[in-house]
Amino acid sequence: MRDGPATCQSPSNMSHVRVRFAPSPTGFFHIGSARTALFNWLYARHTGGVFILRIEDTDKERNRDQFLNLIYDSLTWLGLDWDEGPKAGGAFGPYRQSERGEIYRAAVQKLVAAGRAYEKDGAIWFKLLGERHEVYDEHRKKTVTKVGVPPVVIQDLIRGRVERVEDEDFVIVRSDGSPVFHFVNVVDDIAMKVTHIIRGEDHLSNTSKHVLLYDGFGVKPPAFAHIPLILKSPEMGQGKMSKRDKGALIEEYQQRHFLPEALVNYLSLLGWNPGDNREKMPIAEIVQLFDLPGVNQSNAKFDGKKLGHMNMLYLLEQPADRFADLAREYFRQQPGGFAALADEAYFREVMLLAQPKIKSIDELAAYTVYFFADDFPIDAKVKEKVMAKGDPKARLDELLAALPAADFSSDAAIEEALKRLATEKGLGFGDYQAVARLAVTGTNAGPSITAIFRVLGKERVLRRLGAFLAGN
RNA sequence: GUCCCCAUCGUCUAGCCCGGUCCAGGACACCACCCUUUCACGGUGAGAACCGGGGUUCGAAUCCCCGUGGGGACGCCA
Repeated sequence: MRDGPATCQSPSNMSHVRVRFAPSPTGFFHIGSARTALFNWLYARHTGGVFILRIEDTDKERNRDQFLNLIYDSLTWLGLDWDEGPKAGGAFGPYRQSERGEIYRAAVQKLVAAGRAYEKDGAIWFKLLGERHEVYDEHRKKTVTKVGVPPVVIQDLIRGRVERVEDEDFVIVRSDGSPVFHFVNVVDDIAMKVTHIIRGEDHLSNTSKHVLLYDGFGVKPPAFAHIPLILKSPEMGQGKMSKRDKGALIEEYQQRHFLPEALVNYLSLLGWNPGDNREKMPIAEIVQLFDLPGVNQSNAKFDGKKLGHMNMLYLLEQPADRFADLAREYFRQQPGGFAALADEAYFREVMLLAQPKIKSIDELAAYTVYFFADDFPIDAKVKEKVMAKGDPKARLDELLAALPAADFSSDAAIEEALKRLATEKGLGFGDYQAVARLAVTGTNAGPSITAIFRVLGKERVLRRLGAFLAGN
């Protein structure tokens, strides 16, 4: 205490963890990429380290600006802010590999000078050290040169010790002069002082090449943490989830107006858990508890239903103002959605009724049609069922006779009026509720009938009851 | 085909490292009931798993081996 606040943040306390997320803009941004980005971000935030975004755009053929923007948009939407990278700057830039040509050329020269790289067929190859012999590869249907080398040992933070034999020279610069992934990846991780490489398990087999390259540069490799993959759900089929699978794209959830915090929470639980039974957790708490040794080793299947449930949990607890904001944005993009937004006060009333009932924002239009249009659809099945029970037309008549004198100023007043009517006729509330709901909303699902009456207003309710009776 | 990783309810997982407290806990989904003015929410309950075989041990979901299954990698893609 007597040291004062100035010494609280001593340099020895400061983390020097540097992690990076290194996507390539060659396709849509999907769940798997998002989860890898998330785990890197979580680790950076947990340790007080630095989260770097690096764009691996060395594949000129397949790069698209559209995909690049999608990376920025998706990360931003998810709340995964990067400390260094495009748009953020940093001391180790540029952060797009397409702009780092000089750095790679120098790195190649270094390896060539050290006798660890050579040219063949116009490409530059990384040279393994050891005895060479030719062998025919059945799988690849060609003769390859094997090098007698000891296995590469990888110390993985999640998987422990992994051994793998890497026994062939491999290309680091293509014959067109462009450097390949393995090479630029390692060069950049060295240049950007990356301390922990957190990536999908599909890269585990590549890691032996990477370790060899670090060795070639005379640099000690960083810590590796290969996280489990996200597989297709049983309905989607077999194998790891790909961008082509339904529900695999971050963009989809953004368009469906899912809450990003719900998606992030769900994703954090794929391969990690807080150690107790909690699932819905604020991001700050996840940051606090997340650590690499806590990550699972086995792949997880994506479950859209559970994501939906998480989304509902978050939706339920949103303040009315934020819910209205989200809903407004949604209706603006909805065909004909302007009708819902015509009267702000009325819109807010309807949203108050809808919020506790829906599971996701994109159900809103269908759930609230009858509040905003008189030509709402009538559910044929529900109609058949309701009209077959008791004497619904008589109930409608009675409603039409009793309601004009009723007080519509509050749910309680409407409830009282309806109950009085029911008692008078020796019937139950339910005898009126079902048919009234059908006539006024066209369905059997929704908020309480009293709330619907109140928000719709007496005039509109009477008009719909009358019209329904006349038409049936 | 070769190499690497993995293996608890249909799914996500706790437990496994440091064997007994586990006839295996939670969540999603499913079913039943309750709440109720419909539909949701919520509540209660049911069904549902230690992949198989060997070992080690007094004792194994937990440790070891083999098999099987799942996943991944074997590109001048990333």
